[in-house]
Amino acid sequence: MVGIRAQQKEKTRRQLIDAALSQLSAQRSFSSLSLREVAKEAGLAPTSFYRHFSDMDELGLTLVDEAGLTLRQLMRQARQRIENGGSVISTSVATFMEFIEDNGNIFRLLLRERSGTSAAFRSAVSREVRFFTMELCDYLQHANQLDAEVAYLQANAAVTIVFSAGSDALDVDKQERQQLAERTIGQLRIIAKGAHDFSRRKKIVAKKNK
Amino acid sequence: MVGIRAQQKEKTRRQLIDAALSQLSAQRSFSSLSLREVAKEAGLAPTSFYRHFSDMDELGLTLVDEAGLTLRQLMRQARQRIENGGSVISTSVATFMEFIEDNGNIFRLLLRERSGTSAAFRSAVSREVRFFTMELCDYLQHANQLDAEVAYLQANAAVTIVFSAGSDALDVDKQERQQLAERTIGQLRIIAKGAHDFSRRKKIVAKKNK
DNA sequence: AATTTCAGCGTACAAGCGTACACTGTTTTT
DNA sequence: AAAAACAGTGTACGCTTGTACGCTGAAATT
Repeated sequence: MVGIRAQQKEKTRRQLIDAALSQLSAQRSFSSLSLREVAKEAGLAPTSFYRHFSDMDELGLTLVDEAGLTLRQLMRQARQRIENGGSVISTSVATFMEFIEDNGNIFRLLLRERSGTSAAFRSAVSREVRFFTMELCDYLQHANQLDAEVAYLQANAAVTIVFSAGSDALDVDKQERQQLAERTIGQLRIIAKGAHDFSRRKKIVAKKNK
Repeated sequence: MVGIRAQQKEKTRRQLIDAALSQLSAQRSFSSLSLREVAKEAGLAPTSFYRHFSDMDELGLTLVDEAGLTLRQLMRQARQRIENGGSVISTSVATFMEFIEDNGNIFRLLLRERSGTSAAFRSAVSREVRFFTMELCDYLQHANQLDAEVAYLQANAAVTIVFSAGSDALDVDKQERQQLAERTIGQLRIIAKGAHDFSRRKKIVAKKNK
């Protein structure tokens, strides 16, 4: 049984989260949002904010979690599309670009807080990115039978490249975004090629020393 | 002849710039600085700020320019060290890591404003990064005789990787920074290897079609 | 049915903000 | 020598900010 009261509280909390998200934009960062603005947008008195979060920081961390969740959904979606055929690299990039288009403000939040002033935010974001990287690393190691260390280098580099392309994509129109996607695909292929070679060479050396 | 007045004014302007820079830290972003704080740190009355900048934004753009300058000096320094012998990749990474250590706050400024809320800031930063990339691109194309397009892909990827490593390095102690540097070197080697292969293959295809 | 809990409200306050305005004293121009 | 320019000051203003405090009415507990 979920009391009618707890239910209403949850709903209001959601309103606060959505209010904050809806105020984010290219021109407005989370850190520039005031408690009062968010409360107002949610249709609440400023002081009611405290019934749900002790702080704007606490709300912010919730948003980062939410963003991480969205990111993980994205990965699942990409994997799905890959299973249904199509190049791993171009499918992943296309999926990511769609994510940027649909969730620009959430992605902005991650980008900004990654280098923001709050250590808690920074580590929350980097945790999410680490998740992302590790899943890719496992995939690469398994699917391409790469050396573990090389697989990690590749995964980390790939995620960095893709995130950076995503960041560039935020400021750009649809056509340029297409070019950006192609550039990114080219870079990921270069990295894949290089990683493959390095991994092979490493294995040969390891065999010799047996 | 530079009047004693203009001279004094320049000095005060410098004080404002330095005051702003000195207040930047891991915990403090430029956008969270107030005009009054900066003026106070510079030993000025708040309203005197306007004699030098119309806006905090104008001061901020000046800081970004300054940071770009420092970055370009860095490149020159790296080239110098490479000419005096040593691997291009590891020397560049070492130089960059030293830059991070000595100019953490300037680098933070670039990172933050790159995804910040001001379009002017964003484009100023991306201009500096583009410079950086183009110089590297020319170098790669010339030194390794790469295909122009591949050279650009490599240069862009390398800069992205190095900046991202720099960003990670900000939050980390000396020992971890060393590991980070090694990881980055490994990634740059992978990229160089892949780019070399792609470039060769492209040239062969081009020859066939003659 | 009586009592307790608690989400949300309204008022109030001190602090910090950007900046308008009138001023001063020195340097520069005339 | 007189006049103008101007870097820097101090005061004052209207706003926005976070949050302390006491209240209210409905839901939950007893």
